[in-house]
Amino acid sequence: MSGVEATRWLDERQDRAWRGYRRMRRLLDLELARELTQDAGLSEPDYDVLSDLSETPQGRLRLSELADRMLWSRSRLSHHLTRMQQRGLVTREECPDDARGAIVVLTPAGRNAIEAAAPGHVTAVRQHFLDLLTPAEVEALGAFTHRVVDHLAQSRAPRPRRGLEA
Amino acid sequence: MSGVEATRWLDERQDRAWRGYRRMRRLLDLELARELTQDAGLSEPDYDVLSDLSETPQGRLRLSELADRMLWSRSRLSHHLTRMQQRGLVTREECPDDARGAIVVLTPAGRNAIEAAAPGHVTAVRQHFLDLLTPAEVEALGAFTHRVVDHLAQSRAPRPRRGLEA
DNA sequence: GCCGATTCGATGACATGTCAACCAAGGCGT
DNA sequence: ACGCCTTGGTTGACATGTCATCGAATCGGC
Repeated sequence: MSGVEATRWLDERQDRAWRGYRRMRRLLDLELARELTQDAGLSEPDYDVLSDLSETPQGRLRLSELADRMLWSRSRLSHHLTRMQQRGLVTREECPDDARGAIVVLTPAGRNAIEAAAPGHVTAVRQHFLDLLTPAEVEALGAFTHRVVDHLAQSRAPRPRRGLEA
Repeated sequence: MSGVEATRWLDERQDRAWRGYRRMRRLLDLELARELTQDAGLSEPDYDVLSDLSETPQGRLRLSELADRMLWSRSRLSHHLTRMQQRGLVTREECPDDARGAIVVLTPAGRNAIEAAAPGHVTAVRQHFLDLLTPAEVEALGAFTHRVVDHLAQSRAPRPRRGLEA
């Protein structure tokens, strides 16, 4: 690591892309969250939890498995589940295989909530985002986001030792 | 949600793009935040505040002006500035034109912090994101993000004041 | 089997963000 | 000048996320 090399700043095109990305991120988040809470009484994290759960055949997942899929810390998930449990959206069950484990289970109310919320949410995602892109842009978005994800996963995952949680 | 129309779900390409977008978002955030705090002792919000301030000629901005640029609520900015002020990164001054107003001023320490942090941060943004995209993809990203931002800004801005719209 | 190291999940303390209420000051019609 | 409404910013209560730590259970080498 020689420390003196001149920083390569962003050129005009990159700067435009980076600023646009962050601004879109923020505005899109605000709008999607606003519509979700208003129409369905769910926050985005709520929606994501329910969505991931409902995609499994039984509506049940090991807590750690769910945390990994969502890229959440176990701690965050545990706290959030406690709140969702108090609202009756999910419950916890003991894990038969592993007495340490816990299983998150979608309640009927939780299933109702996600099924009621999903159509509006998908519509909003289209309306405010995907439908504004050309098919080629959607294709490109899918391509480069996955490329970036793979790259980031590689610099994180191959360390069985420490450094998964930062 | 109007009547009974069938929801248009995402097709395979859109689903891939949407999932990729959200996953990239999350991983990129984690990594950039991790490097920022480790190398420069700043959070992303810290960096953004300092960055916006340092882009003004005097390193000073009206609080409401800064909040608008960052798409933050005044409340959030006020809280965050209080914390940054305690760390000596910014100060507040009274506004001469408008006795209600407050001006945020970058301190020398704050200027130091952003100048020390910027090269590493920009390098990280390149390394984990922009440099993984082709020039055409960067161009497309700039294009569609700004399109989406404009669209969202339009559905937000028309805040009916006094309900007297023509 | 035993013991140390690791994993799972929960928890408490703390940092951060949101929301509504508030005060002080400006804008404006009369 | 007088109200009345709006605006700028702060504040406190509360929701959410992070971090360090803990106890219990599992794993693995011996």
